[in-house]
Amino acid sequence: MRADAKRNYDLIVTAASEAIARDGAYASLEEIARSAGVGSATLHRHFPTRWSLLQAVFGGCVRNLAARAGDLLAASDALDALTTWLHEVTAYATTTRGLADSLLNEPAEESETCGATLVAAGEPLLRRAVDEGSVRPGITMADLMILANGISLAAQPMGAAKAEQLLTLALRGIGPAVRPQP
Amino acid sequence: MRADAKRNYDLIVTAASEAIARDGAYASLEEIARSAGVGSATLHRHFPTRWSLLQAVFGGCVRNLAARAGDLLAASDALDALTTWLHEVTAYATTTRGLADSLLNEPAEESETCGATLVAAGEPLLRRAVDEGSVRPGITMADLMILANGISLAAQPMGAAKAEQLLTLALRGIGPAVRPQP
DNA sequence: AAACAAGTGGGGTGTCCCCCCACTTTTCGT
DNA sequence: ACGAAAAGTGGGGGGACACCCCACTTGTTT
Repeated sequence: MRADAKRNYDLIVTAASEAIARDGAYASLEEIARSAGVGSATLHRHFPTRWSLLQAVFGGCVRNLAARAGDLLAASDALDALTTWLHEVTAYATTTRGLADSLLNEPAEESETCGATLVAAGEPLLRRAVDEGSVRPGITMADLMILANGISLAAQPMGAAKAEQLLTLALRGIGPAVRPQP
Repeated sequence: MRADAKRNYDLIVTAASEAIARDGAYASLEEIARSAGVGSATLHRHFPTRWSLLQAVFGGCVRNLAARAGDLLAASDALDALTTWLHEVTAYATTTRGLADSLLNEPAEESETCGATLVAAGEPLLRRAVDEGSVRPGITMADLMILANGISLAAQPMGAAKAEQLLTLALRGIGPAVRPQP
């Protein structure tokens, strides 16, 4: 890639980060180009679709979360590691404007999407918890991601605290407290 | 209201129902006006915001669901009645294009919103299940609605079956099957 | 039947996404 | 070091949209 192309690429991603943090995933692409100091055609050449731009903006966050999943594999309690990670994902998706929309609406056909990365990163955590017997088998990480995502999206207006509470609720179920078994 | 005003109002709602069923909650307002045979200004005068139109379109469905909640109050098993109703709401919101978006994005400040109607309708079902002891106290119907809504929204691309499965998961929790207690 | 209020739609403005095309900048072989 | 090919750029136009103003039409009322 040519030097100036990379320079513009970075300028666009930086400007997009700010605009999306302010206006959400549907921030105006023209305004992003304007504040990056490039023509709208340039933005459109680097990022043919809105989601390719969102992917570039959120790629870093997603990689961080994936790495965090790797770290948590070393924790002693598998169930706790899984729920901790899901809470972190939910908190991030709720707090970071546009992330939840981005994860939900990205075209499902492509591989290398943010959602697929997160699912792949969380899979070992889930498998470990299932092996341990603390999570019922038959549950897939894709299911849990959709759940966490949906909660993030629906609870976004209420703030991260509500999202976390709802995630806790969904992971526990609505039934009465179960007495710890011998 | 004048006779022709009501006539146009109905024409617009009918056209909007079709357009939204086809294109989702963000269907073009101009095209709705065009296919209703009225000017865009007329549409905009009857429905100042997109959500006021969505409310008119989905008001019937919402009232049906609310009535269904009333019927289920007569069921013998309170927990079953609650979960059945939540499943019906989820199925409806997942199947009917635009409903989930509409419920989620409607301005929270107004009363008489579709979401508020559903919450109010479900409240007795929840209270009965809590009194019965089959649902842990501290859970509000608003929480459950957000949950059901989020699931509908996030699972929409995968279809109603996936949404129902995820709702079951969320109501049960992820833990291993609990042996029926004496 | 006539006057008044309520309702209507065409057209204008500003914004947005997307694309084409003439021009500029970087890179690389000599 | 230099000039040509290749890669990149941005201005501007087309099409669609939401929203609003205003002269005109239509229904209602006494």
